[in-house]
Formats: sequence, structure tokens, C-alpha cells
Amino acid sequence: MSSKRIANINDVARAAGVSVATVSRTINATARVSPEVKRRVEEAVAALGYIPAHAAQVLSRQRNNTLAAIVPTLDYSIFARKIDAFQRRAEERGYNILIAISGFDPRVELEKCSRLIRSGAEGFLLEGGLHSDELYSLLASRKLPYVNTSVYEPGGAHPTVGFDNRAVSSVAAEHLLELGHRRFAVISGKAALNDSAADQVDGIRSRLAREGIDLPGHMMIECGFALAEARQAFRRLVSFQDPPTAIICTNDQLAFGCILEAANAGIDIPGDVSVMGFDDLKWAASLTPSLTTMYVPTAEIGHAAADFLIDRMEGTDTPAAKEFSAHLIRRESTAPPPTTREAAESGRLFESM
Amino acid sequence: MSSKRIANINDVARAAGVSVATVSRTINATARVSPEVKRRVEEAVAALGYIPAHAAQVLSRQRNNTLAAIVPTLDYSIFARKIDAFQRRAEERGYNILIAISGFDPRVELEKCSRLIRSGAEGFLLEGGLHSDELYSLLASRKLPYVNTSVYEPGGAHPTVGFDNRAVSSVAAEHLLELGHRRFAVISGKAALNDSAADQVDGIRSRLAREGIDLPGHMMIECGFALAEARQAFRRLVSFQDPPTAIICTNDQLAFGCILEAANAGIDIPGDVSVMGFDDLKWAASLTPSLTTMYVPTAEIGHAAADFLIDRMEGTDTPAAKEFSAHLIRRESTAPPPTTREAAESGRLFESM
DNA sequence: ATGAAAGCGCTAACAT
DNA sequence: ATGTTAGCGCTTTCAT
Repeated sequence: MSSKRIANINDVARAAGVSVATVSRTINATARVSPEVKRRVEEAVAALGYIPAHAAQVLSRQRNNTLAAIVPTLDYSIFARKIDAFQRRAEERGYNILIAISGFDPRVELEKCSRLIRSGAEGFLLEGGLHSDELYSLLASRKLPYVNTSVYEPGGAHPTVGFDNRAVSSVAAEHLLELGHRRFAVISGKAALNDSAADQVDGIRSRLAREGIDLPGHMMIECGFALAEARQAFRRLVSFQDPPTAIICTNDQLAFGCILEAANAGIDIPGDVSVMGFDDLKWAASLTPSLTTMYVPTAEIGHAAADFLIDRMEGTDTPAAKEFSAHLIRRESTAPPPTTREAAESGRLFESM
Repeated sequence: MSSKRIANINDVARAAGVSVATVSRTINATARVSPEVKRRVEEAVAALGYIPAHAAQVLSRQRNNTLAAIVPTLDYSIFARKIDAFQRRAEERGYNILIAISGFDPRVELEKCSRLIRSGAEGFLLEGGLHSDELYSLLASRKLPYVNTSVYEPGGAHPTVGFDNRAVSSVAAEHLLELGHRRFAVISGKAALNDSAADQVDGIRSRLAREGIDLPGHMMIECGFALAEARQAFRRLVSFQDPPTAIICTNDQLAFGCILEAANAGIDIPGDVSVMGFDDLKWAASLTPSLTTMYVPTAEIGHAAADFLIDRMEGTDTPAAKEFSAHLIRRESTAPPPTTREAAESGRLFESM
């Protein structure tokens, strides 16, 4: 079954009794070929187990059909899901994808990008909107298309596919305000590593400010992806003499940590304190209590990123920013605050709206 | 900063006043070059922002330096972690990796593999040991190295890097036996899709058989990755008139579902029933109760898979099977069974060992 | 130590 | 409809 040497296009041409050009044509369906010849070529291909040498095609066509994605980690399912969707759509349109992991480090990101270019990547999916100038100029110098994902900045300097993190997180704040909360806390990912987290905090803060509510420094805790950190943050927040009645987490993993810690400490969610997440990971609905969170259209973003890049590469005109809507998913982890003087006051506040 | 056209090796040669051969030599450090010439070439490279055309290198060298990994999904962190490690090591050794997702479907796996070959992949990381004959013969016909991961079969027909799923899961059963359990249940992933799950069930069953304990059909539930399915399975098991005192789950996600459902139903783990997981995902220690589980060296397996493939490709001699040890992590979710007549009997059983 | 030139396997004019 | 042939950008003998 397996021959001495891997067959190339010349072998196929010889076996089929045609020229290499004809072989190329029938394989790529790039021109009409007589049925008879077509049959012979296909037979030869099958008999020899011929698979075109990719590198030669790339070199000749001057096109690689390869996209790349650089993400902070694969170990948070939101990123995995995005990559998955990106890859699916790319494949549908005949593109391959290369993946690199930056570990939230811009220097690593830059280096990976350079490597990916070296490997033939022609379009880049980037996570968030916070990237080094070197990255942008590297891409620009080679005229390679890229798109920042999970952010949305119409008219911004860079193409984006995603949503407005400020707006979405202000919806989260609003939900809690409507329930009557006035004392808030936020647990977020490290803002320095993650512009989305920073924007989210921003959105919450300014929404609260509109109601005259302040978010003091000690009510804001940044932590990493480790569950233990989130649990500790929760413990700290509820230990204050004046604890928050609502805690907004900038991702579901953090909220999960809160739920675990609450169960452990005998604190009732949402009776004693409401907790919100962000992302709507697949298990969010299965927790006890089920998690109120913001649904984020991750898969759509992955698809759209692939489409954007490919359209750009193929010369199709595409808008530089595409927005997807995130929305609130109300579940059990949020409820009105425990009845207290403050709660009553906040009730009055809303009467006047 | 950016020139008209992307620079190629000829441009660099011209700018440095040397031949293309010399440029190639200095870039690849493949032969001695005078310091002066080296300096000039490096300057030219920097000035022109030259990056070698990958496809041309590949075509010329007849080597692609590309590995591929085909996994069922990226959405279970054990797979993401493996890929991550695989990719890291591959990169260290100068290889790129391509990723494909099979969705647990052997037909999709075959098709992806063919695509990957077409894209230049020269070595394959496969998940588990259950693959179609077509896949194996496709790989064999092109003499492409591959390795089945998270399984270990010394002397088997295919190279493996991993551990013996039967042995490891028998350790899990043993732990529970030592605690005095005699009524067992198993919640597993779909065995038809996943030979690891099948082997695990096998290992548990035969370990129990050695103690004369049977695992009746209704005490074995297969389910998918969805948390809700695991919760339902748990509910069903504890509703039996003769419920198990110990439940072994073939992955941590399933065990997590049990813990959630138990909390919901007011069932005490481990007081009423012990629950074990498998994988030791990063959050397993943070659950309440923390999860007793089998630690599985996923990252090491990813590394070893890359090493195996690269060694094979580079002609280094490597053993066809490499074993890594998984081991028990005792945490809170397992304890002796509630005291009953049966428990006393099992106590006697162990006195005689 | 350096240069000249022959491929690597394929595609895409250009011919016929 | 099919064949001929000149690249694509690089590596690697083979000379010098």
C-alpha cells in the first residue's frame, strides 16, 4: 500500500498520462477538465495516496491560508470556546489556524506573534484591546490584518469584534440597583493584565456614580484566576463592619469562588449578599444558588473574528468594528438586599425615577 | 518604516553586499561566517525587517517542523492543559503545532487528521487509544509518527504516553474499600466515545470483584460532560432503596455535579455518601467538601508526547511507551460509610487481609 | 569564508 | 482542453 517515496505531482501526472498542469487543474478545480482525464487523475491520486505538498502550494500561490490566535491561556473556558469557534469558521472557509498562548504577558505576546508570522500566519485574533505598540507596528509593517476581540470600539484605532465592556457591566450594576442595593463591592481580574476587567470596573463605577453611590477602594479587590483567591476576597469583603450587600465579579470563576466560600461560612446567597458573575459559563446555571451573570456571545465573537480576518485578506469590504450584545441572565444568586435602614432609603431613591 | 514590498533573502543579500548563500548561512548559523559579514547581514535583516518565508524554507529543507494535536474538545481543562504543555515543549524544540478538535467523533478525527497532513503536520498527538483503522493506516502510509496519550500500553501496537487507566482506577476503588465501603456506584463518561472511561470502569469493577463485590448495572451511569447530567445521575443513585455508600466518578466534573446536587438535596458528603473524582482539576481542592480524586500528570504527558514525536522525527531512539504515575489525593469528600450492618461486615473483611 | 546555481513541488501565465 | 515553462524564496552542494 505504501510506496518507496511519497508521491508528488509529477508521479501523479505520469501515472495518469497527463501533464502536471492538468493534475493541478483537476485537483484544484481551477479550470475545466474533460471527464475522462479527470477520472484518470483521480484514480492516480487515489492509487498513489497523493497529498499535495502544502509548502509548495503556499510558495507558489503566495498565500498561506493560515490564521492565528493569541490568547492569554486555554485554561479558562471562555478562551477555549472562542478559539474553538474561530477555528471552526476558519476551517469552513478553508483556512488553518495556529494558536499561541501569551500567559497575559505582552512581551510573550509579541514574541509569539513574531514566531507565528515566521510560521506563515497571515491574520491575527487578539484577546482584548491592550497590546504593545511593538505588536501593532510589527503587524502594520507586514500589512497583516488583526482584530481585537471581546472589546468594541467603533471608530477606534484598531478593528474590534465584541461588546462594550463598560456598557455591559453597567447593566449588571443596574440590575442590582433595581433590586435596591446601595452597598457594592467588586471582585475583578487583574486590571493591569486585562483591559476588559478595567473597563468593567469602570462601567460599574460610573453607573453607581450616577446614583450618587461611591465604590471605595477597600470594596474593590483584584485577584488572579485561582479559586482560592476569590474565596479569600469574598471572606474579606463580608468581614467588614459595613459589608456590601452586592458583589459583582468580573468573571464567573470569581463568582464561583464566592459561592463556595459562602456555603462554607454559612452565609446565605442571596439572602445575606447578592453575587453576580460575568460570562455565563456552562455550569453557571447548575450552581447552588444558580448564578446571575452577564451572557457573553463568545462563540459568535470567534466566528466573527475569523470572518473579519478572511474578508480583509480576500479584499471583501468589512466594517472595522462589529458589536454583539451581551445581556443579563437573572438567576438565584441575586435578590433584594436584607431589609435595613439603608435598603429602605434606596427604595425611596427608586421611587423618584 | 515599512517598505513597498516584503523583503526577501535577495533584498537582504543586496543590502549587505553578499550572496544569498551567505545570508542563509548567517541566519541559520549553519556554517562559519566572518564577523564583519555577519554584522552587515544582521544589520540588513534588521533594517529591512526581514523574516524568512516559512514555506520556502520548508520546501527547500523538506522538513516542516510542525506537530499536530487532535483532541475531543478544548472545553474540558484537562485537554486544554495537555495541549498547552505539548505546545510549550514543541516550541522549545523549534516546532510549531496545529490543533484540531474532533468532538469525540472518529470520523471527524480522521478527516481532521487528513487536513492536518495536508497542512504539513509531521507528527500527531492523539487522545486516548481508541482510533479508527483508517486513521492508523493513513498515518502509516505516510510514515508519520503519532502517540496515544493518557493511556499506557507497553508492548501494544501503538506508542503510548500516559498511565494505566485500569490500575489507577483500581487504586481509587481500593481507597474506598479501605475506608470500609461495600456498596459502590460509578458515574462515567460515555465509554463508547472514550476508551479511558471504559478502562476506568473496568479497573474499578475488577478490583471490586477481587473482594467479591458486584457492580450491578443500575449502579453504573454514563453521562456527558454537562453538569446537569451528573447531578441527575447522583439524584438517581441516592434515590435507590439500597443506595451506594461510595460513588466513583471518572472525572472531576462529574464529581462536582454530585457535590452540587448533594448540597441541594441536603445530603451529606462524605457523611451519607463518599464521592471521588478523577483528574485533580485546579479547583478540586477548593470545593466544599474538597474533592478526593486521582491526580493525573497531564502536563508531563503533554511534554512527553512532544518529546516522543520529535525524537522519532529526528531519529533519536525512544521507547514506544512511557508511563507516568497518577496517585490518590485524599481530601474531604471520602470517609468511612455510615455505620450499618454492612459496614461492620466489610470491617471483618479487611481484618483478614 | 564566500559565491554560483541546482533544485524543493507546485501554480499560473502563456501556448497550442 | 491540455501542455510547457517560468517562477515562488529558500537551502545546499559544488566550486573557488
